[in-house]
Amino acid sequence: MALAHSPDQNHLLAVLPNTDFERLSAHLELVPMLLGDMLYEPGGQLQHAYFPTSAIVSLQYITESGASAEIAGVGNEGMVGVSLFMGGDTTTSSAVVQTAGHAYRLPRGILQLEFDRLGLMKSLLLRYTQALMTQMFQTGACNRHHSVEQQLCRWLLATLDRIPSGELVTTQELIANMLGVRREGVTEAAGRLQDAGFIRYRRGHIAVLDRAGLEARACECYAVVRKETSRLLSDLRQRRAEPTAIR
Amino acid sequence: MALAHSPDQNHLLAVLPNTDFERLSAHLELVPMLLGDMLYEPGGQLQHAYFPTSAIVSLQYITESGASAEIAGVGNEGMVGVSLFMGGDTTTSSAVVQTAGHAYRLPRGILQLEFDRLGLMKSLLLRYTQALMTQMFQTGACNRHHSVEQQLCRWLLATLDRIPSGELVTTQELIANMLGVRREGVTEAAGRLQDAGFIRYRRGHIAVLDRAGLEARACECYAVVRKETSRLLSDLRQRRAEPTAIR
DNA sequence: GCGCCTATGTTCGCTGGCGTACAGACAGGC
DNA sequence: GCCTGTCTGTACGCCAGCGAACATAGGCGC
Repeated sequence: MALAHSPDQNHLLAVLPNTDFERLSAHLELVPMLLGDMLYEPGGQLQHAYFPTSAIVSLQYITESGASAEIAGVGNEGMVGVSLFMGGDTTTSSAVVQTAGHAYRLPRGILQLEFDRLGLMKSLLLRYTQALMTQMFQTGACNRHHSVEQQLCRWLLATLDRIPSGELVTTQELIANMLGVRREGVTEAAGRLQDAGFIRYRRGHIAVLDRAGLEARACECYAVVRKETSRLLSDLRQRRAEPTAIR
Repeated sequence: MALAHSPDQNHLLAVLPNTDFERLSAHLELVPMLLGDMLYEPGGQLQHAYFPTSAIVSLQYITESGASAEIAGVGNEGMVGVSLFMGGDTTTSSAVVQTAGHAYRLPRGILQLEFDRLGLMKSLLLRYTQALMTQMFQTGACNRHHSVEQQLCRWLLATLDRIPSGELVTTQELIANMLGVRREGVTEAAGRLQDAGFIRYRRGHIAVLDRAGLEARACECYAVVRKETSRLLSDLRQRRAEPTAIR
């Protein structure tokens, strides 16, 4: 990608007022995120908060028997490491890079100072946390009631929202890990979606051809999370990025 | 129950320093919570935060097709209405009284003022919120991977932790709604647990005879949530209740 | 250009939980 | 003390998803 990196590529950082942003910017460090990188594991002390720009991070739980399940994802709309300001410092979950890319990271102490400052950053982070809770809530219900195909559609759409192109780079095996289902189940569901003309895939690449088609087959969960996230964060959005917005 | 009601019966209220507590106490109102009462529904504006003493509230999601699933529960260890201070004001979920009892409620504005005061209340509420997130996270994974019987054990244990006696008053039908499974599935699992001598039940009453037995059959999820909740809140616990603690 | 590794396709039997249906049995109200 | 409504027990067929096993094929490294 020829585009220059910028913290503005992360929605949370993009809406900070200039004064707040300038205070932070010296501490922001651009880091590459490789597929499979583990940002933290259960009980581990987080040292940084991560604000993804092009990377996507999966918050997942691994059961004692080794089965995994993604309960929430974080892309350029959010941040990884809410427990740093919630007071717990660690969590029982893991954070794994699901789509390679970049993120800006901020040392733990700086984030905590900024949170206690009571500026926009605090309300922004709290609202984002509520959006994250909505996502977790919805995933829980989705895991109980919806089919693999519905969940695959939900997952594809959510991932698509976090990347610039219409093509995701991932294998069916990895998707199966995220959803916590068998790889074969993903193969079958993906095959049906391809037959329907909604997606096209080849070894590790999935191109979305018909977004509306996927939305029609997805369960409500995708729309609920998207709508709620937008409600929680939209009135804060674009303050800095579009200072002269007309409407 | 002959015991007098007291805000101290709620763990969060019990640990507030006297000065903080006294400021709030005039605004605390004891309210009865009847089985099935809905404290809020998706999108509705919350007017109060609820601190249960003997009641238990279920945070659940109802799918478009009408299926329900409890994603987290709130008893005397916590509060209902975190979205009031998270900034969203409402949520996409419902809160329903699962076990009748009492709670103290606090008007929305008072809670928000107190939260912004930066006292212990703020860190307490944030830590509790993280505990709630842990619960949601774990329920999501549990819904994906564990059997009805394991989940029933988890649910019984979690409920037991929130009531004084060893007997819960609920029907299998209601439990099925909480877990998001069929009533028959609960009947079968409960029958096995009774055969094993862990519980005994009759029309709407379940007595737990062997807690350790249930723990052995439950999935790890119960222990994970319990341990993490205790980690997040224990060092704050008992500040007021045991002002002269020795160690 | 060849070969190997890894991703995907397909099958088979199995089982947990679902939807439906109905029978018994307990408990509270009158 | 009876009756009725609710709660619980049981049975049936069905299907989504699981676990295991193996076949095929695409793409990268050399």
